[in-house]
Amino acid sequence: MPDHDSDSLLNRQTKRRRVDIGVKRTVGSTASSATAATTDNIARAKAAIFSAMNSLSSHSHHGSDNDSMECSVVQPHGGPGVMSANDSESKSNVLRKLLKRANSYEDAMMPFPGTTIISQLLKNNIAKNGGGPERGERGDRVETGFPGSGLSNASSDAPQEDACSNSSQDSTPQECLSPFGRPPGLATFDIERLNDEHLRAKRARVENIIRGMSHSPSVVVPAASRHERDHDMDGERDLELDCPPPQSQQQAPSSPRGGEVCSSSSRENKRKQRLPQQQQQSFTQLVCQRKEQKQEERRQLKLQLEDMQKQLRQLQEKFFQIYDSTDDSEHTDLHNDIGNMSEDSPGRSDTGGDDRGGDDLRSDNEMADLDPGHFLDRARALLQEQALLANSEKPRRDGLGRNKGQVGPGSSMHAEGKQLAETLKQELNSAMTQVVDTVVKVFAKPPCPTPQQAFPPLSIPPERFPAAVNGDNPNFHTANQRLQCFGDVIIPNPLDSFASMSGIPGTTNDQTEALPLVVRKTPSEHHHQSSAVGAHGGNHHPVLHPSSLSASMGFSPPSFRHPFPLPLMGYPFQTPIGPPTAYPGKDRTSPDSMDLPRETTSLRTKMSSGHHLGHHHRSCSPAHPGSTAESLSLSLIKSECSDLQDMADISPYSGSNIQEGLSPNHLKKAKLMFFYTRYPSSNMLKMFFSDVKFNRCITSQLIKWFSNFREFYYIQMEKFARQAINDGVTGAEELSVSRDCELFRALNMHYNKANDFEVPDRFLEVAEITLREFFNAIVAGKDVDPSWKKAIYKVICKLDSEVPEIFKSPNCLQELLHE
DNA sequence: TGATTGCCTG
DNA sequence: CAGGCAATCA
Repeated sequence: MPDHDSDSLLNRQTKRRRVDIGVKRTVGSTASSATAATTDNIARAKAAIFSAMNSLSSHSHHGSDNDSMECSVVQPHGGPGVMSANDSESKSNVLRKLLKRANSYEDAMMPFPGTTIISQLLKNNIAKNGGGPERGERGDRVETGFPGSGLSNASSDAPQEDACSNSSQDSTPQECLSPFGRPPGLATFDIERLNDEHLRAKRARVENIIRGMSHSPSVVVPAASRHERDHDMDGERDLELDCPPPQSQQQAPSSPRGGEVCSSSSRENKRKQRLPQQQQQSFTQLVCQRKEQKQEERRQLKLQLEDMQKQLRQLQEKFFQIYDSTDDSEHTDLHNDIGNMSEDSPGRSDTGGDDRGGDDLRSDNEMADLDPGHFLDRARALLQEQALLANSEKPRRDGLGRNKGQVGPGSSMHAEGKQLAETLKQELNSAMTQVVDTVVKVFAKPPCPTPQQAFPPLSIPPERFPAAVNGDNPNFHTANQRLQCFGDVIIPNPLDSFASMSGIPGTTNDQTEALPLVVRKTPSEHHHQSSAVGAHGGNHHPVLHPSSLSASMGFSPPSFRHPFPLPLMGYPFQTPIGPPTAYPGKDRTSPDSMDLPRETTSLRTKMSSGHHLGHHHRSCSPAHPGSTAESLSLSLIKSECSDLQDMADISPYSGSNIQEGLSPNHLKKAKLMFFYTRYPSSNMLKMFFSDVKFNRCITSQLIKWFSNFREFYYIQMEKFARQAINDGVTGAEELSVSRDCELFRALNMHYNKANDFEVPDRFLEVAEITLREFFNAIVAGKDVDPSWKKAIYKVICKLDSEVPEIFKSPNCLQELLHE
């Protein structure tokens, strides 16, 4: 007979043994299932957004998405004109990708057909700027002298980047001057106009922020890759974090195209393999010297993103044009900005895009600080300008160009259908842009308590953003800082964070964007769940509850143009790197009242754990098909999304007292219930915790509680059974469980610590039976069988008794304990 | 595949 | 108590 004393030994033996007693599984929760079903769409959208956001936060550059995201902020004013034909094509492809991605947000969306538009725009731009020195091939692209390019062209940046990288992998930052950094004097034409100090300052700030963001993971791209045509696609170059390899991954662009100049194929393979480890390596990387190279790469990526962003902007503007065509007559002062750009190229009639680039840049920067209205105004101005140009010049072939003709309403518009299509496309683009901006804003706005912290000089190569010096935020946030920011700001006080994030007083496009989707979803939920609509208001945590949030924010749903779901809300959860410091949970005062945070906390914990560190994958990209990291991330994201969704769900219980989480009182109640039932079904739990808004999270938490209760219970039983055997007890009959016995005291201490509840006699009986079962099993030597407890569990699970109705009352604790 | 359960670990 | 994991079942 095995030694009875060694509980642990036995436990070990059974370790990992499946001890599922096979208790009937109650299919549970209608509520949960319902939620799950509804979630899919949203979950998908969320996942997409998450990935997009992650791309910003994480350094991994996978898909073009990242590029675009970053670009939105960084983008200097680049005009597409700088781009070469090849570039334009690649960019159009990139845009396509982006659009597809955007489509993912809305299922209905079709793949963006408008590549032609983009390409045309690009061509136009090229035509305009064609004369510019910068124009040459990638290699040539060094914008030797295009004055305007310095400020306005994102594409121009890329060349610079390349040059820099080529010159020195060390990343001699200084060598590469960012467009902004260039001496104003160089830019003869545009710069003057563009030089609006205000704008510059803002831009610098944004750039700083971005730099800081990008910096943390420290990714540098070797210049070489830059030359590839694909640079657009490459955008994503992996962040190869590993320093060791001498090659340090030239970062051949991960893009499937493999346009890399260097022998890319082998590298790509390597990269793919490495991807999973990127996060971990990222830390190591900090130590590595290669970091610099990566930074460069990153910069390059940024440039690419910028280009794409510009294009998106252009499309957006087009949309505005169409949208506002009737109002074109009115000009805005903003016109000047556009005008600057426009002058660059004579032929740019429709190219407004070029200008756009500049505007866009500003808009990006401004968007962080300014209101959307400004953007619209500019768009209008641009339209006007274009109209003027159109008059002077012959109409453009470009489909887009026609649109601009809008000056006279309907003059250029050949087909309304076309317009509609265009509009839709642009809408899509704008939506994407908005999302990007929103994300950027989130990062950009330093809600963090310690804005002062500056990045280590090393981490921040000044090269690219010399202007940053002027920036408001010379300080960058480290990843951790960002996390803290989120934790502090967003979760605890979402409203505040939002407000802080958007410097925009009146119109908060960004914020609004996020909400609509959520809002949308809620209604559907409402349908499902009878009329709980009104209920949710009171108890929901502001952060998670879209409706309340929007209401508090003062947003009007109709105003939202973009259906995208709460990027902001999701954001904090997915902050990549850090742990989780994120959620200090500081503000939680009363557990009961603030239940939701509990969920949040748990979610955060999940996020923070292990694999998450990094970036999440982007579902779109085929480039990294099966990396483990991605898989993990995906599953995690998925699960997180589900959780978020669940949280967003409206409670089926219309009661005003419904809570979003489980409180200590609920735990106490559950413990008391354990005296009656050891194996409650999920449905039972729902009935007895009707004051809780059930979702998968809550359900599993409750189940887990009971699982833990059982665990403790059985451990005690086994322990005492073995003790009895050691004490010389020979027969189970000798064993009994009374209120005075040690076993009961132990159990009571655990489940009824305050001893303010009278344990039902039935529980004593069950405990006695259980003890005897253990005793007999051990005596019989059954405990050698790893699953020997299973039989006992089966017996015990049948001994559940009915839980008194009083436990169904939310106030049962008071009622029970006061008696 | 999702739900449930138990075991292990922190 | 919660998270992770594995086993099992429907």
